[in-house]
Amino acid sequence: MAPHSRDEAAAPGPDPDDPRLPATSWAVLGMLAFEQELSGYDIKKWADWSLKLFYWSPSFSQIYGELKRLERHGYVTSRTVMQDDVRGKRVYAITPTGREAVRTWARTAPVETPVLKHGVLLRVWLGHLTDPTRLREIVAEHRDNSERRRAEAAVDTQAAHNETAWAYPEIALKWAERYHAAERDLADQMLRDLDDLQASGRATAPMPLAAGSASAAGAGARVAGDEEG
Amino acid sequence: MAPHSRDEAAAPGPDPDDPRLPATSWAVLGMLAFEQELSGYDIKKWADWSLKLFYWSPSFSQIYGELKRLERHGYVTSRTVMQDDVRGKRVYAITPTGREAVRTWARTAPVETPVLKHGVLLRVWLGHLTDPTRLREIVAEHRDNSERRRAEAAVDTQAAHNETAWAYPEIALKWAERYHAAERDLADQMLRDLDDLQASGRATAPMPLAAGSASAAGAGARVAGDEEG
DNA sequence: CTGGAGTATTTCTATTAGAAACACACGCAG
DNA sequence: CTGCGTGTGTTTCTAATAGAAATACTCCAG
Repeated sequence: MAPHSRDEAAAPGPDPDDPRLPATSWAVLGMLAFEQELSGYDIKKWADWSLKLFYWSPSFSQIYGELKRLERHGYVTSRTVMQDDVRGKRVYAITPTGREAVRTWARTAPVETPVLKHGVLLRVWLGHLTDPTRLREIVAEHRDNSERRRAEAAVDTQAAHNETAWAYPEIALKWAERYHAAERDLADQMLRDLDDLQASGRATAPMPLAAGSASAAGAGARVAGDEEG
Repeated sequence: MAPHSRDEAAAPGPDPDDPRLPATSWAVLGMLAFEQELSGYDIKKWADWSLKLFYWSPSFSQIYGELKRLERHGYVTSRTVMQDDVRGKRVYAITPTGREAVRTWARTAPVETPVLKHGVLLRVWLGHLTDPTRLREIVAEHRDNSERRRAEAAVDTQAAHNETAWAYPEIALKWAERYHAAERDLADQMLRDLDDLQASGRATAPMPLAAGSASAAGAGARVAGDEEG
C-alpha cells in the first residue's frame, strides 16, 4: 500500500495547513463563507442558479459527501432544524478554522487551466462525418443556447447589483454575461467559416475513403509511420 | 439488480444501433476515423496536441480502456506491430461498422451544454476572501495563460491550413484561437472591473463578520430563512 | 555505464456526473 | 378523500474521468 496515502480521517481535529482538498470542496466551503447556514439542498440550488454559469454545478451526492468531509476537518459544523414536527433538515455553518482554510486556499492555490469540454466543437472537428446542413443546425442550436445563457447571466447580474455586499459575485456574473455573449458570437463566426468552406467546394470529401490518403493524418499522427516487423 | 443495466459485454458482435457510449469513446473513435492506424499512445499525443484546446484531453488509462471497449463493440480492430525485435505496440483501425456508428453519433447526438469549470472565476466570485492585490495577480496570470493558448492555437491553425483535407479541424482550431483571445480580453475587462471596485471603495469589506448581515446571502440563499423549530 | 528523455501500456485511487430510490408535505383535480 | 404531481431533503449506487505511478524497454549524451 502507499506510504499513508493522503489520509484525512486520521485526527479528529482540523489539519495544520490546508489539506489538499479538491476544488469542489472549496466551492462548497466558499458558499458557506457568505455567512449563512445552508443545507445541502440549498447549496445545490444556489449552485444551479448562479455558479453553473462559470463553474459546473456539483451533484447532490458530491455536495453531501463534501459537507461530511468538511465537518470531519472541522471546517463546518452542522445542526438539525425542524421545519414541521417530524421533518428536519441538517444545516451547515462555516467555522473560524474553515474560514481561515478557504482564505488560504483562495490566496495560495495555483492558477489552473479552466476545464473546457466542448462537445459541439468536437463535432465540428469531425465535420467530415456529418452532412453540412446538419452540422450547421448543430452550431446554430449552440449559438441559441449561448444567447439564452447570456440572458440568464444578465438577469443574475442585475439581481447581484441590487444587493450590497455582492460586489465580487457581480463581477463574476458580468464576466459570465460577456463570456456567453462571446460564445454566441464565436458560433456565428464559425457558421460563416462553415459556409465559406461549402462555397469553396472543399467540403464533405476531405478524406477519400480509398486511394492515396497516405499522408492523411498529417502532423499529429505521423508517429505511426515507421513501423512494420 | 437493475433490469439489465446497459450491458455491453453481452453479445460479441457489434450492437444494432449506437449503444450509449460516453463522449470520450466517440472522441477516440473519431480520431481513428481520420484513416490511420493509431496506438493508444499516438491518440494521447494527438489529443494533447490539438484536441485539448477545446476538448479536455483524456488520460492514458481512459484511452486504453476505451479502445478495448470499442474493440468489444466491433468498432475497431487491432494488430500488433513490431518496432524492434522484442518491443511491439498495438495499433487500432476503425471498421466500417465503427465508421457508421460514429457518423450516426455525429448526426444525431443532442447538442449538449459545454462543460466549463473555471477555477479562476470561482476565486473571483469568492473575491472577498482574498486581498485585492493577490486577486489581481491571479487574474493577470490567467490572462497571460490565455494568450499563450491563443498563440498555440494560431500555430496549429496554420499547420492545419497547409494540409489538404484538414478543412474541419482548421475551422475548429480557428474557433479555438478566437476563443482563447476572447478569454484573454475577458480577463482584461475583469481586471478593469476589479480596479473600479477598488476605486469605489466597496472592496474587501463586503461581508461584515459580525453585525447586521441578516439579508447577506441574498436571493439564492433566502431558502434557509424560514425555519427554526 | 549511468541517467534522462521518449515510447508504450497497465494499474490504482480519488473525483465527478448522473440517475434513482426514498421519504414526506402540500395543493389540486377527479 | 384519494391519488398525482411538484417541491424539499438526503442517501445510495454506478459509471466516467483525472491523475499519478509502476513497469519496461530504447536510444542518446556525458
